[in-house]
Amino acid sequence: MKHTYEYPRAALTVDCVVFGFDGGALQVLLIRRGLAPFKDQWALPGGFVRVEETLDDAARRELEEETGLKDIFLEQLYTFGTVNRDPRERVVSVAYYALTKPADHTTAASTDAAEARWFPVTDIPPLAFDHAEIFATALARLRGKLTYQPIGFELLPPKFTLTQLQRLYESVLGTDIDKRNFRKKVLSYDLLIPLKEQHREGAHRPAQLFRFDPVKYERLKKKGFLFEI
Amino acid sequence: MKHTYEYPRAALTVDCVVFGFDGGALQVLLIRRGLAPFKDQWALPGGFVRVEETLDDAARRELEEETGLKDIFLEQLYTFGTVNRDPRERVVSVAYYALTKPADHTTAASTDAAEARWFPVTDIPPLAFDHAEIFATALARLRGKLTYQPIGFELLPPKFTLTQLQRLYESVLGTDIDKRNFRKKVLSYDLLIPLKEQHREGAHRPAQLFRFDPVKYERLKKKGFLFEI
DNA sequence: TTGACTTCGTGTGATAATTACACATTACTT
DNA sequence: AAGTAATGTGTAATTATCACACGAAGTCAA
Repeated sequence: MKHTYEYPRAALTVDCVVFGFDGGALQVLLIRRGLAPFKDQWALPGGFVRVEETLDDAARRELEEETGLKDIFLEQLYTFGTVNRDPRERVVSVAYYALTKPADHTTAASTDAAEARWFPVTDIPPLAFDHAEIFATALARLRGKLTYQPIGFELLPPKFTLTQLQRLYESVLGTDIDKRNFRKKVLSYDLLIPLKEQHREGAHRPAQLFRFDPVKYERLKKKGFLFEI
Repeated sequence: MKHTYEYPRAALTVDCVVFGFDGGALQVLLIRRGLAPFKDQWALPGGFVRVEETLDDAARRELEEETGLKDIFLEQLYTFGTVNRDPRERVVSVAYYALTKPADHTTAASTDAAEARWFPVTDIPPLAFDHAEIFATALARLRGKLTYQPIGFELLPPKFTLTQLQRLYESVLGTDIDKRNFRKKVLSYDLLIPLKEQHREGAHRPAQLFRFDPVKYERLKKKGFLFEI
């Protein structure tokens, strides 16, 4: 108790909305709170920002501590700062959203978080604090962003089929997409590299595997390119 | 000096990037700092967030205190939180961007700000702190947003001509736009109401005045409408 | 080995959106 | 009355979007 200031200060936290795609439905990673307030309720992973770390660093640190996830796509979303969002005291939270392949997830429950679990975004439990609002903001951002930036690849394994990519777009956007038009469009950008491998599964024709070409994308982006679906 | 916490806390500020359009070029409103650090340098208007006000409230309050502007379009931009962005101590700043008609600006220099002035965005002086980065982020956001949301009207007087609107789009986007195609497009949305008045100025044919119809826009927005130019 | 089954992979024509482009109109000025 | 300057308007060519159906390639079981 030795940090004293002339004026009262808000506490600063980060919260992360982690999206994953399991091939069928879009998922979000929640933790069950191990401490009060909202003990035993589901919440977004997050925690206090330390005074010697950047906001991005804090988000990455908390994410790893509470869920074991690291080195994943992470982007600032919005800062939530209404006065009574935390019952204890004034807390301002910088929210992030993250994208990952569920395979990356080496489930780690830890200190503050009793349990971490994936939930389909269409069916999430009541959340602590104003986390439902943060989650809704993140989902809206993901939907918006997916249609003009190729961030969807962060949700897929490095090698994927066009059908998997289409399923991803369909479950994030909540719409059906025509297979032929979808393929025509994504291939027209020339950002997907067909691999020599095929993906075989089940009693049917195997599917061509592709990978995303981030180098080509960076080149295109500099010329003001938009990835629209 | 009576506010004591168990862990050190960052100070929280808001900074505002205020855009205005004078009919010719896009402008940004800067203040000359009256206090150290960076005394007498140009900076974005902003200041500390009080513990009993929301972030939005803080941004509006600081904006009015330092520039006299109130009741203008204001939206959260991004939160800047690198560790050494302020030489005094750890300061995290929630940045906002605002749009206004320069006519609204009843120039008020005040307590913290010795002077407030508009600068063309193409020619701004060196800025205090990391405000150049904040400004660049805001300009990029404005450019992006202008192409899919009708926020440009916030930069124009309530009654405006199509040529004025086109000049605005041209100066924000930095491109030339074809007059006939521009008119066809903006009128096709049916969001502009032609007024009985005309705008006469100079030795030439007067121009039809329009106003924006926000009610119609709200209706369209609910159906997932995008305002693309 | 053959037929049933399942997903993969492909093309075309209709419709809608975007682009490029030029001149008469209307007011003011001298 | 003639000159000047910005307003206001249409069409044709091109490009993008959308709707739509079937053969190909593999597995499995009879």
